Amino acid sequence: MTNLPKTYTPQKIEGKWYQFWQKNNYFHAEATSEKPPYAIVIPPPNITGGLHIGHALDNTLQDCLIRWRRMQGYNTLWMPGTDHAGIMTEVIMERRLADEGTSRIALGREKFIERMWQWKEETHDYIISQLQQLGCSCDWERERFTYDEGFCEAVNTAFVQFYEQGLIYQDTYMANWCPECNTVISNLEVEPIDIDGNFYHIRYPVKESPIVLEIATTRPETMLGDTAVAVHPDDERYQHLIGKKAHLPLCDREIPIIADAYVDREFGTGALKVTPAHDTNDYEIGLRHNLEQCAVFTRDGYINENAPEKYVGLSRSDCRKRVVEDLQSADYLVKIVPHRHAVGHHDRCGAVVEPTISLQWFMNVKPLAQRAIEATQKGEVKFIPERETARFYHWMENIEPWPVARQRWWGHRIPIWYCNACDAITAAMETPQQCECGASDFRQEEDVLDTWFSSGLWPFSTMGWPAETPELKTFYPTSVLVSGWDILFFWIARMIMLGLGCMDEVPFRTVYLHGLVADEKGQKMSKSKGNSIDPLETIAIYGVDAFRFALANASTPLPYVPLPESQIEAGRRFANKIWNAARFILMNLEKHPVPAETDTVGTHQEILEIAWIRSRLNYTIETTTDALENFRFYEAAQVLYAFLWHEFCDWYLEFTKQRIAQDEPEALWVAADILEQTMRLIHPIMPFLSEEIWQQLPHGGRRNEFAVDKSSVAIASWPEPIGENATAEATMATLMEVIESVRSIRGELNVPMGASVEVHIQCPDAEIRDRLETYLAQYLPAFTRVAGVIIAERLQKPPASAEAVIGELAIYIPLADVIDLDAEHARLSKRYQQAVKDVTAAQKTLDNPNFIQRAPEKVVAQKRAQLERLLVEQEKLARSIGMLTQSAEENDD
RNA sequence: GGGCGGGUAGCUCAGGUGGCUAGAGCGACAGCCUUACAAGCUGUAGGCCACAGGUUCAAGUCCUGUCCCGCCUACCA
Repeated sequence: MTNLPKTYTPQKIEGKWYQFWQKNNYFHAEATSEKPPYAIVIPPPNITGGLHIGHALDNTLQDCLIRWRRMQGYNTLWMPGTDHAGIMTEVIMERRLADEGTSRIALGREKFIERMWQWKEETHDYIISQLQQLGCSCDWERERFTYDEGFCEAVNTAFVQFYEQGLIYQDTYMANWCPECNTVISNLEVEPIDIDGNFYHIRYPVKESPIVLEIATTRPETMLGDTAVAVHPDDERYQHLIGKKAHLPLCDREIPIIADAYVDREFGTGALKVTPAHDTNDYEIGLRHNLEQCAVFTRDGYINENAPEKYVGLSRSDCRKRVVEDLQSADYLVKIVPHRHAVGHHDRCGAVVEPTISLQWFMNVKPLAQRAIEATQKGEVKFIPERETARFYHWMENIEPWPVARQRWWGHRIPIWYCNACDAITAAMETPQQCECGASDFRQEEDVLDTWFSSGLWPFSTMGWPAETPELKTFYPTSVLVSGWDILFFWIARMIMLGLGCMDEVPFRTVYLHGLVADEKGQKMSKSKGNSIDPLETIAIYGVDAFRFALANASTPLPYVPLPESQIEAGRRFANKIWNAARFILMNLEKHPVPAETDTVGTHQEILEIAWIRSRLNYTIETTTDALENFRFYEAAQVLYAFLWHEFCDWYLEFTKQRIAQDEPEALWVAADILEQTMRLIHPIMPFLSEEIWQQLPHGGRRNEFAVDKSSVAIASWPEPIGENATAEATMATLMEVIESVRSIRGELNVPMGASVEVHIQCPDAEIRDRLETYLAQYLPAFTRVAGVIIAERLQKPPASAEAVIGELAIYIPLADVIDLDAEHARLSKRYQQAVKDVTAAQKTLDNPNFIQRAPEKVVAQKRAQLERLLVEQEKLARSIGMLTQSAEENDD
């Protein structure tokens, strides 16, 4: 007896098959091969912790593509790895150190980095095991880390190259500064959050004049660093004040009143306080007017000595309170008006970002952005969904210099060397030997590079760049990049630019951007919101395949894809359904084994259900392939679900039961064949279950034309279309309709199971009758629990019978004792009303001469046939209702 | 302020280039332990496809406008 348990228990098989695949090296890609290449580089997960639901989706979809292409015969490379995630990792580590009562500074750079490496090992191992539990068929021999030795070389090479090209330069400029992390960050890392703040209206007295200027600000504490007041040059209210000086309250300083067109006359009071050291726009104004830059904050966000003594040492928020109090008591404060406005926060630590002037390393990405735009316009890169292309262009066209340095420790130290004697700057892979000035004493730049700089090299650095490797030759540019749309700018755009800069070629041909996983309320799942699903927990409960199926099924092209628990539950039920279908087939195969040398492929086409299920399988093969080709994973999932459950299980296997009972096991052998092919189709989505079943299905006992390799479904060939059979599909559709009508009557009229009833079928069309006769006689009793079937060209409707109409077919079920005439009347009336509605609609279309004239012939013919059928049905129903009413009246008599 | 996406059954969503009687899953209701599966089987109910115009023989689908919801982006202090 087959030792298959009644319910599917995924935990028992998942580990086993992953080990099997790895042992057989199925996931390894050869650097050179005759097969066409297909490559994906994984978006390397940050080593900041475990994988979340978004990773599960991202990697499931990648694995679907990779497994599918592998079966199609491509030399598939899925390049795995992890990312050192500079600031993020440091933020988390610093919190941890704080819990231990120590800090980054206390440890010192070297010790701190040591701790980071330790932690990296732990989280790395956890992440890899998660990916493996998810079933990811990565080429693990090639795994990389964005901070490993090879990467350091790649990063240094790229940096030096861009420096020499003049694209990377040092400059003093205002950039976003995180006072919490003590580093500069790029504007992408600034998250604007709406805050309920205030407008503080403050009086600035004009020197040697009775006039008092009123300015409005949301950040009163910055007034300590004001170096001007600006008005619009054409503003009549203030024109006469331009060139005069204003008294800066609380500071005992005088600042000039200047004219600058930036000022919006309509906004606030039309007078703007200017703080060039702490506001990006003020900084620009300051440059235009040669204003002093008076910084009043320290790098970590406290008031410094440039402010009046009483404020020194206060935090920014404390200082705001003090300033407002002091303004009020000195009668400088006019009013406070509530004002909601966006405040920039660091996306990694949440601190309020402070625009700060500092000496920084920048990369001028404009030229590369231009090349990226051109490459995209030429079709060298394609974005899916297409709407993302517009977002890409918009960002690329408005790109600004990229501050690439970070004042942190965990990351690639910038390969810049300062001469200790003359301060000359050298960019080099290693410490230079000698400076131009003759000295040989150097110090390396303290700053590290933005993590995105190194991950921007990912698609080629993982393949050995800067060396010219066979891997690069074979796999670059890679085939597709799969990622969430939220990192289009952070990462994908940078990869394209750096790929062009270093490889002179885009890094991938297609970018597939999936949605972000949301809960049932449409909210993005995230740990901080507490609505996220832990992949491992979910897998433990439902099994990987159910989870993967749910993810594939959820991945519609929407920007946020909901993943309610019920969908994962549905995945589990589906897995169980497949399991039991296999169980049924395998159990019966023991009694009816496939004889050696038996060919089940393409045979027995004369049997209706066999021809039909093959035709449906053909449709499934074509649709699944097309869906995967176009990144419509949800469609692949749905079509496989519908085929397996509603066509294969609900119908075909039920027919098979009858065949087996009649000792005709051929249908069973075909079932095994259909299931074998379907397991191949579903393998990219449900790798473990499909392998478990595929392994048990017969391949050796008969000729199998499709499976080139019989050792694993993971390397079996992808099914090819096997041809459709429209006649079989049409005949089967009618057969199904008859069966469903009889079932419906039984259900609606509450005919008890025990009641023995007969079915009389009138079928005037000889050809249809001929095609259906045997099958109806054979299957109707078993499918609908009726005692007997009569089929004739013409027959009388038996008295007190229920009726259904399918085109020309009439189905009568005599129910002399059990029929509820009122119920039957209601049932028929409802169908009649529907028929009238449909007839009217069809009639209206056909009455339109323009329709006949202009619509394609095929559509007109279809409409005519439809109307004809509907008219027959309508007429039959009308007659039956009439008869019913008549007999009811007779009963009354 | 600009731009994008969405509004279809109680809920979550499908419905590429207009053309079957608008579908699925979940949920609801009714009946079934039918020898693979109760994580199952059978049946039923439920939709002015947001609204208003327009194009067309034909609109859930294309165009215009309006109203909601979400997101991305922007220097209005």
